[in-house]
Amino acid sequence: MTAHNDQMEARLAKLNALRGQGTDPYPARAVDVVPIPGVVAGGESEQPVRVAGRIRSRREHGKAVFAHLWGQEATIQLYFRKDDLTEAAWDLQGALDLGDIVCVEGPVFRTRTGELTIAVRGLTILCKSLRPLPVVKTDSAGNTWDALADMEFMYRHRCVDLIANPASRERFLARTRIVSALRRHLDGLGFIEVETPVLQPIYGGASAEPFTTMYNDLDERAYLRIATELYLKRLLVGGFERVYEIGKDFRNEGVDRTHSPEFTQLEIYEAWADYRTMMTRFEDMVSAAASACGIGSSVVYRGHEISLKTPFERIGYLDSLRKASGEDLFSWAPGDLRRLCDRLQLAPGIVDREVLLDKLFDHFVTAGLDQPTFVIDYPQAISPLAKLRPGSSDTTERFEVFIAGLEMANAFSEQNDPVFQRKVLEEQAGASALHSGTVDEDFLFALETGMPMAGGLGMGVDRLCMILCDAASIRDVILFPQLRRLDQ
RNA sequence: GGGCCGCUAGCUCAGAUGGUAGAGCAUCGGACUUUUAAUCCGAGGGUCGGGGGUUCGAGUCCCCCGCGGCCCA
Repeated sequence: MTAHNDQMEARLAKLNALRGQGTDPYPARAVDVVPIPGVVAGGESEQPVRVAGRIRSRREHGKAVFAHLWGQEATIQLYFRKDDLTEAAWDLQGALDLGDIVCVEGPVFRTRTGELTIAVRGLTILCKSLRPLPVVKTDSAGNTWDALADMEFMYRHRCVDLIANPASRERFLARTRIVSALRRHLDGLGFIEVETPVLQPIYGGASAEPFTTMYNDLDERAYLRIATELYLKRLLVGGFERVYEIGKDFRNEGVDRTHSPEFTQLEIYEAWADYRTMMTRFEDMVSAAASACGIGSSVVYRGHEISLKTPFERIGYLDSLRKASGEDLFSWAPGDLRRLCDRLQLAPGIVDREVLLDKLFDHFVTAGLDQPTFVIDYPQAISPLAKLRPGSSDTTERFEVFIAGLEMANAFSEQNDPVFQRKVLEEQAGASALHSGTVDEDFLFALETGMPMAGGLGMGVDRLCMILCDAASIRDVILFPQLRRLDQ
């Protein structure tokens, strides 16, 4: 390989020198090491310990050298003393670069300044690092210097971000805790976790533009799923009464602070339940996820304190729209709605009354929903898979829940009337480019077989992580966010 | 899609009014056997995001493009 700069050149030269001396810079055999946190907890020890990790700092003092070794989520200081090492080990030590991965062995003592330190007697290189790492320095008062600040670099080289930014590392560990907590919570309620197809011949379960791909062997077009809904409901028919799936959905739409084309959604379906059950499920899942992050009854998100005390507030879709807009928009003619949207520069090109109303709803109501709020009873026209409210012909048992202005979840009492569902899906297939234009006959087959009454809920896992981790952008809670490629 | 901001050494950043690039850390060489933002002496390192233009001369001014951020849609 070719060096891109003087630092890589120096490292390559050291790598070649190691090989020249017969030292393998990338050995294969496992090393028998103990975790660094245990060493730190164990204190001073005459008995030598053996640990492995990455060299993060180095201070040369002539015939003594100090370094910090980072591994297993902890750091310990190393002390290399010429008199304590073989000539070969001392030379190897001298050729170490920041970022190299090594195994060291020696007794544990405290330095004059009280820092627990391994007095290195044996040293093995486990992996030579060829790229210079950002060198972040921190003093005893906690001030840091030269912290990696280039967002693009962090997104494109997450491995370096995770090494250099403890905050980033913490955020992703928190995400893992959140997802685990959601699983644990649902498992505890007797839900079973399942997996449904990512590649689908007909996409459905939401209104969104899909990614399209090709199944070569079948010579058929395929779509990446936009939701798991229609498959999970088949499982309700099949007799699994509490099911959930955590997985990636794909929507071929705009990318912004709160939208990623590839995002993680949790969907749960529960027989014998309805949308009110789902409100409780949602509240409890948020509480479980929060407490897994050490968060109690409130969290600060972007400077706003958000109360997580349950029950969350509930407001009616139509009422809140009326209140926020000061108009009874629901009685307006489509043309008037279109003109209002023009004035507000909203939803260009759209003429469909219900979609316009929904855009106006986003504009007038959603943005203001700072505290967790269930918006309930959505119009049937924008809720094709939800059940009508008893006694209503045009509103459904559906809610969306918002926190800090972000849509966090969408849920309903699931439509299980196969005749009604067929009618709605057929109308929709004919009317909108956002739907596949094909009715999912196998889904209707399932409904015709008979699906128990059920509540269902879809939750944006990335967004929940944003709130609980105080992340400004969805990219900050996705390890490898989608970015434009740089070459070509 | 629109507006604003950013892109200079491996990292973090300076570079008024145009005069062929600087600092700290990192790197390389030297000194130093309990340091910790180690210290001290010395050195190297840049297609200033890319391409055009204006100019005797462009990191700097103008235009186009790329990538990213923030805000709006």
